[in-house]
Amino acid sequence: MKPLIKSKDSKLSAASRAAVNKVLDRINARGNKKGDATPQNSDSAKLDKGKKTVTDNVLEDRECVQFDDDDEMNDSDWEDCPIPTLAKSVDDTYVDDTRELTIELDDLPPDTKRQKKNTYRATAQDKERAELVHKVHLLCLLARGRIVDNACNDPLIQASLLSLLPSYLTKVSNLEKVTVRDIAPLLRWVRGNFAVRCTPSSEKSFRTSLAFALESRRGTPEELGALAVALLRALKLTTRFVSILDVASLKPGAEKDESSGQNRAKTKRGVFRNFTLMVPKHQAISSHPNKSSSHVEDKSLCETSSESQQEGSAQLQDNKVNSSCEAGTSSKSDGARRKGDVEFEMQLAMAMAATASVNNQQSSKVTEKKKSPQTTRRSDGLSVSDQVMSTAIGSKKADSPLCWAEVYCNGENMDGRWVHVDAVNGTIDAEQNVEAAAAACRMLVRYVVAFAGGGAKDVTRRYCTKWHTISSKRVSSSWWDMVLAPLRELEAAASVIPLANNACSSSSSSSFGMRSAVEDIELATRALTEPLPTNQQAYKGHELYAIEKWLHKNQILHPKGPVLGFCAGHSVYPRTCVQTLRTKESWLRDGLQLKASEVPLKILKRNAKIRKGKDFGDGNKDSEDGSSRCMELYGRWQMEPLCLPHAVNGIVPKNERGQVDVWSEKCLPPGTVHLRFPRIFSIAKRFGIDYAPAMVGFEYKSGRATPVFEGICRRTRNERRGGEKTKRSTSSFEMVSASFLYLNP
DNA sequence: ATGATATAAAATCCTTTGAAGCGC
DNA sequence: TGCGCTTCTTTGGATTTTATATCA
Repeated sequence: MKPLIKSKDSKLSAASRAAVNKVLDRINARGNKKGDATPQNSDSAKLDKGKKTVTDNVLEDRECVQFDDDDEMNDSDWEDCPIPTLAKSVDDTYVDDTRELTIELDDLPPDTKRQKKNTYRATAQDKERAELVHKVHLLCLLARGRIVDNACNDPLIQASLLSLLPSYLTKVSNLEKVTVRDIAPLLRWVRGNFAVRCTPSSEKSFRTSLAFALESRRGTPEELGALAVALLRALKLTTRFVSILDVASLKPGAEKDESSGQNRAKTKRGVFRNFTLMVPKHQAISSHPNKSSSHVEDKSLCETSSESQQEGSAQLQDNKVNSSCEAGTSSKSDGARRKGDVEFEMQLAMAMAATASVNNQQSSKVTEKKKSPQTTRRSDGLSVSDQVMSTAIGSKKADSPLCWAEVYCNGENMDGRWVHVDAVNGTIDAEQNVEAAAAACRMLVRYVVAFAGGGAKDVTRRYCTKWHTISSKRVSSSWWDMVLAPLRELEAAASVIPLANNACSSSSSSSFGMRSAVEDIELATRALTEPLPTNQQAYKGHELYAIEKWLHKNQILHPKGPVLGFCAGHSVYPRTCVQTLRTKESWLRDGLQLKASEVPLKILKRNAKIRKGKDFGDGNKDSEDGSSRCMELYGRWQMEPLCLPHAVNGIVPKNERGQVDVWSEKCLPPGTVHLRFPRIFSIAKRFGIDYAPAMVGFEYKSGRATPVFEGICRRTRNERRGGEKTKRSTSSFEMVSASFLYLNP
């Protein structure tokens, strides 16, 4: 933004006057700074000082002024030019004189595009705030998950569920080997006896609302998920409550889209709020309470939920949805239509079309989806794809947490595995569909957490097929691991208890101890077997794969192979082949030195930094500097442990500056020690002991690097002097220095 | 709709060892 | 005269990251 100064008579607002004052301040400051030898100089400087306060007062309301970064404003925005009239105007009537001026802020500077776009870039502060919100939200959702998990363990609820369960379904608790096939009838029973109602009950605690849901046979998706978990646990199946933690974005600005979506949702609150994830059952249940899930497929097309958070709109919505099923979009009078309604209707129509097409191709698709042997085992009539697609009808962002159960089926695979059991959507062992279901709810699968025994475990890997797309949207793994560490222990311990009464309890202690580890391996394996991305940019920060195109300047492929595949003509290498090169000096800080006869792998031209006043006289010096200032980069494998000269006869080996660079303890010459006492220089000198100042780094002050010294390096007490240890002298030295410091703080 | 590319802004990295004046 | 202390100085360019626009 470049201010234009015009001597035009006009009315000035307080803000623009303040701006003018600032400008004049600046101009005058610069005029004085330039050192013009006019006799006014000193006077104007004085006046400047006085005026400054006036200006600052005027500027108190900074938000009105465009120069709020004035002090840091880059001088390069200004051209040096003599402004005699302004210089003369610097006197006591200064403020009045500014009336002669007007500041016109250029509306359309050269980069008009960006101005028009009104783009906003997040600052570091925004990012920090977003990260904090993200973390806090994560913690809250973790706590929520633990509450739900705890309620699932409630003996009363479990007992009630068992009492409702037909006796032929209870035999699963006596099975030695539990398989997916054994779980399916239970799931059918839950779906046949409980309906989704998305109005949260007015109960305060989750446990009481869960009991209420059990009593009324209707509950929110979360409650139904929890009831399913409670039932499975009551049947002594090792069961976790699993939930997608749909946290606020880690990145600032990402809320922009979400919030716009939310705003949209708000504008048509009465519409969207009436849909839910679950294919509704309550009408069918009321008429066919024991309807088998095989009918679900037939019904899924036209079934929608009639939940409503706002009382009174449920009936309206039911009518609307039902008619929508028949006639697609227009069911509402145009007079009452809002933009959001139209959007919704379009979306609904699209979803219906998609659902219909899916249903047409259903049989073929389902067979295609049977990739895993586990899927083929599913013979219970529960379908996956139609259910998942049907969620698109009610796609909405808010208040529809995806949650399900994970049951440990020891009859699956060789030693058992965790099986996805979604009572709300009526799917079982369909973990590969979670991502699509979440996408239908405009939800990203960033965190999937399994809760048990008051603990929690991150099982995102099981449900996320493209880790690289979400890894940057997750909080730093160190923080997340730290948070989860204690919860993981609880979760692992909890997985043991429910099966302790099972027939295989004899081997329980060992197998349960292994279970968590086996799952870890399973999840890690998934992490390592992610398919190659198809677009180049995905390789930019991919954890597993890399292409040479996206390597940094200081990176290299070593070894250059194996080639795992190709993407748009680029060879894909394992990320483990990417090595970061560093300069000799940089390696030195890690206590490594270059092996003999190693040549630099890369030579980067470093910008020849010309220091003011140093190189002006000699043009050649610049070019010489430029050529000599190259960064020679080496790989880790070209390095060996640092081998410094040993301290001999009490003499500390020093560098050419007579000091020791102590980047880390590894950089200390053997036989020396780093003493960090203050003022130890003079003490050592007084004792006549050989030492070297220890430089621990650089400090950047006034654009110059100045070495930072901290204490000294001197020989260790065990350093040999002519074959004799010098313990006595050293210890006495340390003692005396300590007492010296004590007496002279 | 998707991906490649260009562009721009903000953040981050890299830099890596005074000089002059004054008093004692 | 030499030493020790204080004061003054107050970068900046390259690269990376990230978001957005545009085009194919």
